[in-house]
Amino acid sequence: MSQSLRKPEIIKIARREGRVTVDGLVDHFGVAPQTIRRDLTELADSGKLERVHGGAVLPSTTTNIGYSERRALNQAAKVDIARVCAKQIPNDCSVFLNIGTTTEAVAAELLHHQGLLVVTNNINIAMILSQSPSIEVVVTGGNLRRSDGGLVGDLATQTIRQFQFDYAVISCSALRDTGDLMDFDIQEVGVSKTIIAHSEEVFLVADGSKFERKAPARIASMAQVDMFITDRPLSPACTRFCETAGTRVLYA
Amino acid sequence: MSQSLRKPEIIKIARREGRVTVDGLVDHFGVAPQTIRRDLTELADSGKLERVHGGAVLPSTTTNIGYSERRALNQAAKVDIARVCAKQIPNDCSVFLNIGTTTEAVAAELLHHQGLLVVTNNINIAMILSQSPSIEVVVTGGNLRRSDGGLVGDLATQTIRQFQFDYAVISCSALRDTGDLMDFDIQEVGVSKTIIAHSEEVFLVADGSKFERKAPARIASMAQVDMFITDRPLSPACTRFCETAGTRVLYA
DNA sequence: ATAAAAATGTTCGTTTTTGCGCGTTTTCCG
DNA sequence: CGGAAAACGCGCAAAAACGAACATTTTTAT
Repeated sequence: MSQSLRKPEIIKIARREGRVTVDGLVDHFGVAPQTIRRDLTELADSGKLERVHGGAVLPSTTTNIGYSERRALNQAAKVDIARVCAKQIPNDCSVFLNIGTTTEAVAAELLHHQGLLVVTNNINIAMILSQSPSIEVVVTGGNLRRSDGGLVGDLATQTIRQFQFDYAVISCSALRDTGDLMDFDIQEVGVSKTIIAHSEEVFLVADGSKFERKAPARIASMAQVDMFITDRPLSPACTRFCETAGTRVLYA
Repeated sequence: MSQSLRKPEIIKIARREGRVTVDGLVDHFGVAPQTIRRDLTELADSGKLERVHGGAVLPSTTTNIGYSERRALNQAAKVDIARVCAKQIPNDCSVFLNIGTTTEAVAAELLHHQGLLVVTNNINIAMILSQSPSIEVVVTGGNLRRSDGGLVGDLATQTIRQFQFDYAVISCSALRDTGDLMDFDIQEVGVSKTIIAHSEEVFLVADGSKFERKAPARIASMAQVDMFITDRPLSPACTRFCETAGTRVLYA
C-alpha cells in the first residue's frame, strides 16, 4: 500500500478527537479535499479508520458512547494542558499516569519521548503508548471499570506500592477552592493516594471546568501536588493556597 | 557535517516529531535533497525508519500490522474452536484467559455469558470483554508486550497467585507429539505455569498448525490439561498420550 | 604529498502523488 | 416526498518526488 506523511498524523488526530472531518483535515494540511478523501479511503481499506460521510471515525465500536462523548468534551483545552505537561517530563525517567481523559492526552504527547518507563492503571493509556517502541509500558492489575478503562481496587494499589516514580501525572473529578482534590469513586481515591505516596514529583492536570464540579471523596490536598497544570486562571483563594503550599501553577 | 553525524540526528528528529520531510532536512542540514534521500533510504533499509513519499516516518505501525495479519491467520478455525470452548464454560464462575489469538476468540464467544469473573493478562481481551455489562473483568499487572498486547513478567504471576480459578483457557506457541506445550517467550512460560497451578480445570485451545511449529520453552505437559480443543485430528502418538493422561480431546 | 575511497552534488528520465472537472450518490431540510 | 447542497469517486494532466548515473568534493591511508 502506498504511504503518505499525512496518514500517521490523521490516525493520531482520530485517536485524539475520536473522529476526523475532510474539511478539518483540508485546513490542517493545506491540501485539496480529494487528496484527503483518498487518504481516508485507503486508511479505511486497511482497517485503521471507518469511513463516514464528511470524514472518518475510529473503528472501535468497543468504546462506549458516554466515554467518547466525555472525551470529546473540552478536548482542545486538554490537549494544550497535556502538551505543557509533557514538556515538563524529561527523557529516561519513570512516570505514572492515572485514570482520566486529560492524562490520556498526556500519554499521546509523551509518545515521542525516549527511554521512559510508564506505569499506568488506565488501559486506554496502555493502548496509546504501545505504539511507541521506545517506551516501556507497565500496566497495574485491577478491576476493569467499564466506564473509562480504569483499573482500580486493591490489585492496583498493590502494584503501585512496588514502585517509586520520578513523576506522577494525576487527574481528579473535581477541585475545590480550598485546594482539595476530589473524586467520584472511593476505589480510585485509594489508588491516587498510593500514587502520591510513591512519587518524587506529582503533577496535577485538570481543566478549569473541574472547579465547577462536585465530587464526594477527597483524594488529597493541593499541598501534596508539586505542579498544577490547567487552562484558566485560578480563583484568588486558590491562587493564595497554592502560593502558601508551594505548588507551582502552569497555564496552557 | 559528515554523514556519520547526520543519521543519528535524523532519527532524533524523527523520534521527536514523529516524521521527517526531505525538504525539512535539506533546510536543517544545508545539503542536497539527493543526499537526504540516500540517508533516508539507508535508514529505512536498516529498519530505523519507514520511507514514505516526501520523507519518512517512525516504523511504529509495523508491529501492529504483524499482529493484525497474524490475527487473521486461520481465523475461521480459531472461531470454531472458541465456540466449542465457550460451550464448556458455565455461567457464574471464574475464568482465566491468557495470551493468544485463539483465547481472544474465546473471549468474544463468552460475551453472552452471565455472572462471569474473567481474569486476563491480555489487554485485547480486556477491551473485548469490557463490552459486556454482565462480566466482571480483572486485568493482571505486568509489562506490556507490544507484539500482542500481553502482560508478562513477575507482576502478572504475582496477581495470578492471588486467585483460584474454576477454569483456565490457555494457549501456546507450539505443540509437540510428545504432549508438551511449548512457547517462544520464557516470561510467558512463567505466567502459564502459574495459571495451571491455580486452576481447577485447564482448557487448552490450539489449532492444528501448532503441531507444525517449533518453540524453545516448555510450559507444561498435556497431562496437566483437562480438555484440549482443536480443529484437526491428532497424530496417533499424541492421541495415545492424551488417553493415558486422561485428557479429553474435543474437535471443533 | 598524493592517490584511492567515500561522500556529496548535479542532471535527467521515470514514477508517484496531487489537483481539477464532472457526473453520481448521499444527506439535509422544507 | 422531493429538490438543493454537500460529499463522493473517477479519469486525466500537471507537479512533485524519486532513483540512477556521473561529475565533483572531501576524507583517509600510505
